[in-house]
Amino acid sequence: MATVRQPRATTVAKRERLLDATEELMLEDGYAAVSSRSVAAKVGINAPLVHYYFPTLDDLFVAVLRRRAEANVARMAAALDADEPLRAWWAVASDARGSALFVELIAAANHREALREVVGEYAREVRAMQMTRLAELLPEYGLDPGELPPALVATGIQGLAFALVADQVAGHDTATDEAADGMARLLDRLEARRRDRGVPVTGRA
Amino acid sequence: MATVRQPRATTVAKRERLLDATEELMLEDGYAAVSSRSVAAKVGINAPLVHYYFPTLDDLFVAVLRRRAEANVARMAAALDADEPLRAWWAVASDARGSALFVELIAAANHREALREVVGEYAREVRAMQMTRLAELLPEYGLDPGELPPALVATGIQGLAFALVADQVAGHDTATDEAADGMARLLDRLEARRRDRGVPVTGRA
DNA sequence: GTCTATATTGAGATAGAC
DNA sequence: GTCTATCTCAATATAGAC
Repeated sequence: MATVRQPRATTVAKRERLLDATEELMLEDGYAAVSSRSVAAKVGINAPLVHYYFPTLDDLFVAVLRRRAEANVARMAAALDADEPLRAWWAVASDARGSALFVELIAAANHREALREVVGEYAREVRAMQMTRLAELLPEYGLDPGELPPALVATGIQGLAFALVADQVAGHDTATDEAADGMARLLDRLEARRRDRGVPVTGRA
Repeated sequence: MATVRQPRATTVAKRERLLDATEELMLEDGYAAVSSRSVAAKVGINAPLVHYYFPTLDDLFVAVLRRRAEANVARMAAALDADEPLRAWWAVASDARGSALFVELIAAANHREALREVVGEYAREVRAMQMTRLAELLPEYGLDPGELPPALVATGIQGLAFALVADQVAGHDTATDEAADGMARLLDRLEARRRDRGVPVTGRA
């Protein structure tokens, strides 16, 4: 009887489209370019409707962050359990779109308190996960945790990926190819060393 | 005769004060918090007067960037020529105030073309300087440039410093002490190794 | 759910008096 | 050089019709 609409499904889909549009705006023009108007224009609706889905801009930013961060936590967990953990970790960390977006979110968090708390929350979660696993992994790679503490390695990988991606997307032409190639070959050597040391290829030690 | 004012001196001093205020605003609340009004309020003048010194906000941001970047180029050049080049480089790179400011400027450059060009200009200059010197330095530290290309090392140091400082200033509590201590000890070992290999302490090889 | 209309606030920038 | 006054524009957010 009568045409029964399914508002729930529509709503969820539109929320996702709004989050997609927000991400694109942040990547193209920076977080400051995100406004109810600009987001609305990108998905073809009116500005006030954005406030129906996300009452305040903070809510919108937090939703973008949570969606990205949760996907990232899952990808990082999988990477740390992969056959070649360091190479997999690097692939996750050096994802251009993800890194660029986190840079924007971190910058945005500078003056949006709601965002800052959530960023810190996820930063701690990911870092703890990485450090726990690194404590096991470093000896497998023939590295001494006394010389290269897990926190240093974890921060270094993250930072290197950020710096590399930032230069790449900005087109700064600061020998990013040489750096990227160098990292790829370094990972080749490390993963080979781990294999040679007898770590089973199909699972964790 | 009569009271001859020295407008030039006053002007220069006020320009500096405006740049100082802009930096503080960027560090406290992010680059988006910079407006002619907010800057004016911080130095105790009226908003339109800011436009007298810097016709557009782009001019103001570019001036902030140039002042910082030029100081940074000079500091980096001195560090690369210091007795312990890597340690000195790390000190420059991990300067909290400078790094946090560059993060903001890079984010701001995302949607201010004038800024983006100048950022790229300085990024290339600093990176070229670092890589030239690193090609000489790596062997002195007992590192193989074939295994660790200069571009990778340079990007790594920069990125590590950024990630560390970003977490520190945001208070994310991601084991930053462990990472910082680890880096300090790593530098101890590297500088000791370079000394042991007979590199004169009071000058370059 | 989606719209129009609008209240409110603050931005960048300029004109022109002093 | 520094101010007041103001133009113009766009932002967040809400009210309320449909």
